[in-house]
Amino acid sequence: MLSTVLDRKAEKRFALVDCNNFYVSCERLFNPALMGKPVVVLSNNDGCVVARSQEVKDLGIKMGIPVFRIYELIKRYDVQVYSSNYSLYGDLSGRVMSTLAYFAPDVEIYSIDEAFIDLSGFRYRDLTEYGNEIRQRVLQWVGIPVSVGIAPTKTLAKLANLIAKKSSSGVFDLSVYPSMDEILSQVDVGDIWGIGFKYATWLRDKGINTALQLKNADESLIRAKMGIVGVKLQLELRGESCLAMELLDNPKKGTCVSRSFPQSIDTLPELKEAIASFTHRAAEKLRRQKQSASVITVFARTSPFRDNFYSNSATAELDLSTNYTIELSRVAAQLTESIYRKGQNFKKAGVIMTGLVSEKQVQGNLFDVSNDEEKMRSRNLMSVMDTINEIYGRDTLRFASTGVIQVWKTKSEQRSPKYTTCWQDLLEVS
DNA sequence: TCTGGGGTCCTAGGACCC
DNA sequence: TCTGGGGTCCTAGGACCC
Repeated sequence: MLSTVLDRKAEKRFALVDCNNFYVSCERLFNPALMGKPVVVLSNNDGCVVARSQEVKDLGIKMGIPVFRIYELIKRYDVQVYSSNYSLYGDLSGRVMSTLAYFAPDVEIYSIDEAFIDLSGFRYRDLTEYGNEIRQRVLQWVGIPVSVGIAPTKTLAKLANLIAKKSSSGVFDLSVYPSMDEILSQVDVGDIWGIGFKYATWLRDKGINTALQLKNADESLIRAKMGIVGVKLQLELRGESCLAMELLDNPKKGTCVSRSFPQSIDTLPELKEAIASFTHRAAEKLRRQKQSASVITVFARTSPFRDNFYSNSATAELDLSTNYTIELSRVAAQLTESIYRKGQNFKKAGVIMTGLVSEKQVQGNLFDVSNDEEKMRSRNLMSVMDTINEIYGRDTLRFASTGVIQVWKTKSEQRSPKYTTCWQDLLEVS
């Protein structure tokens, strides 16, 4: 009896497949000369380091550091610098994910470069071997190196992946390792999935420095500070699976488009232009997701790294939810006027759509005066715009309100070609 | 003097993730 | 001089209701 209970507890097996230095690996795939060289990929506006090759990690360059702080190192070690090329990364991500689908029916795409695979049904196989197959197949079919961590819970699989990354084989199955506690005692508490800077600081303050110490820590202490999330985390560390696979593509609860400006903006027309453009992008996203928004928030702020930080936002509720660009833009323009302050140097702004409902469920409003024919015409206009922009490239067709000057436009000076998603950028072999 | 109690809903803010 | 963007979940506390 007891053994069957234990059996059931040990039933689950999760693999976390994580692409190694994903953005850097994407750049290297189309430019093999980058192999073995230090490479970084930068965030929007070429602001911060968001991906690093191993050589760069070895130089001690941290994730998220502003690039201007490491110019010296870049020069000295001839670090290759790239702007983000999201269309390339997104396309390659899709190829990795579809390759993973060959290995198990249940794959949860967790982020652009990570997926959980439910291997519970395969647990009597040698999963280390299976992990190796996964690794080799992705490398062969897509050209991206991945690491595979395997364990009885998602949290432990994340942890196993950290170890896999450091190992030469790139695969680590924690569930067959003789002493899990020994491993946990070597993992810093801040490296656990779900423990960020704030919690890590607090935990260390309480003398909890390792994953093993967190696993064995007083539950009421953890609950008081971290709530139910902390309790589940402890259980997961103990091998009891609390976080299930999320397989349904849940509809989004909010959609946000925001940008930092390369130079700050201080006039109302410029701010309106920027926000108009973000609103257009957000409306496009909503239509792609087949959703409509009923609440719209506009925000703008100055640089948090300067004195006299100023930040403001305004929200409006729509009578009738919509994903029609012109309606959303009209509201966004009014909101922008209400948050603008003369004399402020705005460095970032954005628009957030919430109260999202499925396009089909949009409730009619008694006071809605537009007739069906009008609605049909708006819908057709949007769908024509979306199609043209999809075929001929973003912003082929756009509204005049998004501006002609576009001083706010994102900087991206080191972008590699869109090798896989744009005909003009196809790699040429001669 | 002494001023209910419990439920629900909503929102803002705080934490986290990649 | 130069510091990303887009999400999720949970909780506490206030409003409101009977």
